[in-house]
Amino acid sequence: MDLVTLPEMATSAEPIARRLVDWLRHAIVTMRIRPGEKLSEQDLARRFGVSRQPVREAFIKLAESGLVRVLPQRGTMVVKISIEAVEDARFIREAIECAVAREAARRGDARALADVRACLDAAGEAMAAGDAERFFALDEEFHQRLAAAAGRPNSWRVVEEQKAQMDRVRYLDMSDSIPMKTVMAQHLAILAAVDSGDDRAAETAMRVHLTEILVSLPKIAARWPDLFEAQGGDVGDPGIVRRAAGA
Amino acid sequence: MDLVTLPEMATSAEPIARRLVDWLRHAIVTMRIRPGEKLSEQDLARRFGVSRQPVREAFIKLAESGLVRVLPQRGTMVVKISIEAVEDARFIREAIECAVAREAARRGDARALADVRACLDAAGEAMAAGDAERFFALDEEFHQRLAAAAGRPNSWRVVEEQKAQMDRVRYLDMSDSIPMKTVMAQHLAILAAVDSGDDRAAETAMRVHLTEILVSLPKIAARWPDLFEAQGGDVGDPGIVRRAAGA
DNA sequence: AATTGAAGACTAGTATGGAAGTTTTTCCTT
DNA sequence: AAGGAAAAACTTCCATACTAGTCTTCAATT
Repeated sequence: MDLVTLPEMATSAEPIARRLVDWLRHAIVTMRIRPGEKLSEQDLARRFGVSRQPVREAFIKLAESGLVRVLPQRGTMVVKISIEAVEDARFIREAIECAVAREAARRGDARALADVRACLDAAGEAMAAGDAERFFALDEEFHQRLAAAAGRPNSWRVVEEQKAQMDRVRYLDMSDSIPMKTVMAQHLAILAAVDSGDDRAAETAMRVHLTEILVSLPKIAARWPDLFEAQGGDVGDPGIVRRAAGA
Repeated sequence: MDLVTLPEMATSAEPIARRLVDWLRHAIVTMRIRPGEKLSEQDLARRFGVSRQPVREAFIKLAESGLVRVLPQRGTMVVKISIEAVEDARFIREAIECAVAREAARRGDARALADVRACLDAAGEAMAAGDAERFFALDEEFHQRLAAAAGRPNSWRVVEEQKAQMDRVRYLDMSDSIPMKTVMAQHLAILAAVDSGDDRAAETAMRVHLTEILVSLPKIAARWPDLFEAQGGDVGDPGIVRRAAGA
């Protein structure tokens, strides 16, 4: 983090800790705070003009999501992107969302599917306007609404958490090429299969869509090596090496 | 909670908050603290001889897991068992674990599968000895080791969290009938399919296993209605009804 | 008797101070 | 100049005090 940054939390009645979580999560996912960067309760508390306690609680929540790592008495840092973690998140997401696609094809009612379609229409406009940020937000909404159409709105909460790991990679990819057209086509294919009630086709279309990241992941990791966890020698927790001294 | 209860946290070097989470989670899942019961930061802090802060942080983590609900300025309570929440958790768990079973069948190496089998052997002994608690612990370990054999050890973390919702139901079921034999047979079927490398059969066996709870769920909900969330009229958050007063 | 309202007892949220521990720096010794 | 020990500057963790909001209770009023 560079300068004094104040989030747009003016008249909100939400607890401070909650707002901090939202702000920090967004900053991390959009790479405004870089992977590996060190955070500090005191520092952030000063920055936002609050006490250390809400900042601490925000750290705890972000640690649960796997976005930061809190090392007692040592410090808190944004975890670097881990290829293994991204692949694991992708695996979990694929498992859940393929099941969602199946369910949506089986019992998605017309009303809910209309919501999904409306989402894709808006995404098409965003793509035409070149508004990548809005397109990405609508991408997320597409998946969320599809889960709702499948009668499993809560499953999105789990997917969302896994998605955070993948989003940073995606954000790096965005600056490189612009695969909006590809994403759009895949979304349309998923919806078409769901609309026709073909559950197997819907699952397959979703699987194809969620496999996409695997082709770009190694390229991106090679391009920004300092943002990624060192591969191969996964030393585990590099800070829990206890010294022999003590007794 | 009834009396003054001190957990077995004597010489541990773990942070207090973490130990509190483990103790509270176990107490909730085993129904020692009943669904709907009210918790209090101050009360628990006094009980354990610690300050409110670690208790508060434990509440935050449990709220993330969906085991308690924190209502600002109103209180914290153990969430009642929700049929919908259990079904959602089951859906997510099925999606992930079926994918795990497939992967395990495809690329599970002999070493990892031997671990799984050893787990089932131990479970067989526990069943013969009538040690239900140990059997349940080994049940959990079976699934965990299968995830490891599939090369997706981290996916177990997600399943574990969903499982918490289901475990309370299972705990009620245990006191009723003893379905250990059924569980054992299903576990053996899963392992057999995985061992033979038949990914589709492994997935199917896992799906059957994880569908089991659906037959007992309505019966259990009817038997202990006060432990379950009121069905049908899901009033949303019964405590966020804002009064009109204010301006 | 029923209703209303104010006071008191709760609740969680936040701020602040200090304790335990780690890492870095600095200065002394060799 | 190089190595090592002490000290200073961090870090998160925990305890305590206080604030703000909610709920209950009980008394006064209608």
